[in-house]
Amino acid sequence: MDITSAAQSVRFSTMVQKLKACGQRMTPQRLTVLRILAESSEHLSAEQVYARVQPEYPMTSLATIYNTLTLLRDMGEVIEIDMGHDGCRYDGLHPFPHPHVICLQCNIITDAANLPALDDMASQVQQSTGFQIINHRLDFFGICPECQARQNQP
Amino acid sequence: MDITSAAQSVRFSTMVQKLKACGQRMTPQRLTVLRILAESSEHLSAEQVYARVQPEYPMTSLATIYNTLTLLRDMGEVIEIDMGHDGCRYDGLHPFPHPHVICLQCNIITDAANLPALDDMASQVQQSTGFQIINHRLDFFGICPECQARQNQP
DNA sequence: TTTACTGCAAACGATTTGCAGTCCC
DNA sequence: GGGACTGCAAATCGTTTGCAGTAAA
Repeated sequence: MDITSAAQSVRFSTMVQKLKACGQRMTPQRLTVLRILAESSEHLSAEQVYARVQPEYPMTSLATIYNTLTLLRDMGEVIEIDMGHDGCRYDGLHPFPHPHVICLQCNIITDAANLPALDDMASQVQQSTGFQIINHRLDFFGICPECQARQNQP
Repeated sequence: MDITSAAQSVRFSTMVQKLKACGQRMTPQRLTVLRILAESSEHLSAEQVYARVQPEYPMTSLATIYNTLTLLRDMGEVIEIDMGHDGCRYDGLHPFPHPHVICLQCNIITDAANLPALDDMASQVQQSTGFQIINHRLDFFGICPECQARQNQP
């Protein structure tokens, strides 16, 4: 088992534990969603999660996917990345605020290395505005290497 | 004329110029929207802009408000702040990326002082991901001073 | 057995769109 | 006069909800 799949396995167990601890029931649909979230380092949409659940539980409905995603989001086990006019993407592997890099052309989302300066910024903002800062989002928008290459040789 | 209203006046003229330069027509509805955007340092929703246009041009439709906001956004004369489940807010006074502080309780949006470190972050991310960075958004979420006070003495 | 969870389909709500009429330029 | 802009209402689309049936505990 390599480092990546170990991390995925940990995430899966953590999510299961967290749900159980909150008295939530474990259904096969939920377990499948949890596994898919823990397995994929991409940032899936609800529809994409739905598509991946289908082969295993074809009767699963989209509403259930949303239920589970909302549940996990509210427990802090999944990060919701709002793409505005293009719905939301979900990150179950790194369920804490971290910067994303989003391609304006193909909409791919990549994780950026965590920038320690952000914490300083938060306390700076807290001081200057009087807000009690709880959370943040930092997203960079641009063109991914693949789309850049595609532009240069169409 | 104080500094604030001077800045507002400049923003209004700039937006008018920009639209004209792009061959856009100036209608009373549009001018009203431009003025409202240039006047208000709050971060209005489309519906709020609509409400403020009503007294002057009661026949104006919401679709026209959206038209104008989208036009300005695409020209880079207005910043769109995506609130996810709560629609969008628009900032016509500071039409460049800058950090916002958003209250999770009353949804008020405040501008945070610009953080120069952000530019360093952008080039850092550009280097490590290969993305060509064009834009960014940095939003802090928390509780505003008013809501904090309200919690302590209900 | 209990009641939380599920599937289905209808509802929702912010935004967009189609179209006929209007009015800037 | 011509074509961009407007108002209206209907359409869109991701997400939520109501409800009756199902199954986890």
